[in-house]
Amino acid sequence: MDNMKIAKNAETLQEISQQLNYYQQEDQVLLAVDCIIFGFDKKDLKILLVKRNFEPEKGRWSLIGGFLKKNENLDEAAVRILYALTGLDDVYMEQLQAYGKVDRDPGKRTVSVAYYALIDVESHQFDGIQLDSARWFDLKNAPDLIFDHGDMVKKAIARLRRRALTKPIGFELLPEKFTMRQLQNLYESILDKKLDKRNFINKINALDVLIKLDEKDMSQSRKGSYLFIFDKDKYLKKVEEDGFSFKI
Amino acid sequence: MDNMKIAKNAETLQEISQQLNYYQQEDQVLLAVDCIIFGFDKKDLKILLVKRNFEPEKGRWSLIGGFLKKNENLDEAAVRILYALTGLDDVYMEQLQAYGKVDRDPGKRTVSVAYYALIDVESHQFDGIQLDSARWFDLKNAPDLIFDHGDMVKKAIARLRRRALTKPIGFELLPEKFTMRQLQNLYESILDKKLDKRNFINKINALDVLIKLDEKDMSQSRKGSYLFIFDKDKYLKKVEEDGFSFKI
DNA sequence: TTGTAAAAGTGTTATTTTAACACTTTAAAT
DNA sequence: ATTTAAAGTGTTAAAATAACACTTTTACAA
Repeated sequence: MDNMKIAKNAETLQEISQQLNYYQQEDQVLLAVDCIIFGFDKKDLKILLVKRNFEPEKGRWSLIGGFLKKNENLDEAAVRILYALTGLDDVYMEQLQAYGKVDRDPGKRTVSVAYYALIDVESHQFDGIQLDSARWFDLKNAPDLIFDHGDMVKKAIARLRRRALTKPIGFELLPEKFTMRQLQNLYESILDKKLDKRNFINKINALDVLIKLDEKDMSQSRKGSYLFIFDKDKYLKKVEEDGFSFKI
Repeated sequence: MDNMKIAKNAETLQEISQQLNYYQQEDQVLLAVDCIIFGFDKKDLKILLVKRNFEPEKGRWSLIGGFLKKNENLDEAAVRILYALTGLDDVYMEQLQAYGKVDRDPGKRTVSVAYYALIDVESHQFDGIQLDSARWFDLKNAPDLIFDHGDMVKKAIARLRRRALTKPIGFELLPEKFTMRQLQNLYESILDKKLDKRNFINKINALDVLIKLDEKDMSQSRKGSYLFIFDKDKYLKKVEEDGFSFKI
């Protein structure tokens, strides 16, 4: 199969041999994909980890991971790995970067590409996590992780922080309907700082991409608080037409 | 060698076999490293490209690339590849991300990790580029590139833009001694927009990380313009002590 | 020697953005 | 009817950013 492709493009025997040489002398490596899965649960930003059940580092906590298959795109591998654990597809995922220290995995030379995913813990209530060794941890007191997974998480948090300030990805972590307070809690968790309620609401309203429902959430107060939904179509139209940009 | 590592960590035969299975069933891939090399030459931001001399896509322009070796770190591979072409080490490099579409390289399944590098074209005046098929192009009218290299360049520009606004990496593209005008030209090239001279200088001066020399550059005007150098030590001290951050 | 040309150098003001701040409303529960 | 606890709501001060124009210098030409 590979040979056929080569033959089709190469024009002389010399070229064929040159091309074969060019690629075939090279080392191959295992390519892993590791996922930082963020979830939000009312108040706190959480991360989904698994307890490793094989050596090396058996018994320690790690990110969810897997290996790239020959015939799948890198992004597809990330989706597959996330799906295998959570049963969820259609999840926001974004690549962070590759990690390629020689000895990062003492088992075998492995380069890993890290992705992060954003999940609404509540509303997806995935029928239990597929792996019984998996657990949500508060970001604040997650355990030490194997290999360079700790670095990956740190990087993922930084990226999430930046993205959430400039793109409407926060909504991926919330139920479809949410209150302003929930949205603010989310941003406070992501940014790890308190925000001023009035300033926050003014900013959000100025963006003009939420729809206020008549419905209220009565769970947090007697008065109840209005529910909103993110108007994705409106957002996309604004971006296209006005060169509008989402900034918190 | 790999087997020895396994045996040392695994405690039972079952574990050994589990671990062998775990890693060995997996596909391996070629791992390429491609470098977006930015240079700055008085007025214009440039990019270093090579004409490919083997199939597939022989004769078309591409980024400088190479393959990861089994016993080197990913970052080391990037440095090696840059050095092989330019003879330069000690160059600012930063990883962008991995590119892993199945068919991105029709020759063989290859995942590529893109890095960008910043070079002062003038002062390093590398004794001719090592590969005679290499050439600097104005960023504005660079040719179409093979595979997904165009995407990589686009991403690199975006990253450079963001970094240059928040970290003192612009100086990597300038000679050690530079004029305010050169610095402004650089930022105008990176950001692709005109800046106000007075506002720019005020901002830079407010950062207070440049040393003004007595020396003048007489090449651009009769009056001459003062040369500056970036005071890296002062910058680092400020970051550490004041939590100062570089913002243009 | 005088005038000219072309870039270098230099602060102030208006505008916009961001941050600080406190009281009223609502409705369930007692 | 009263209490309680969260929801809801605008204005002002401060800071950051953007707009703006004239003077200085010196090599070179007339």
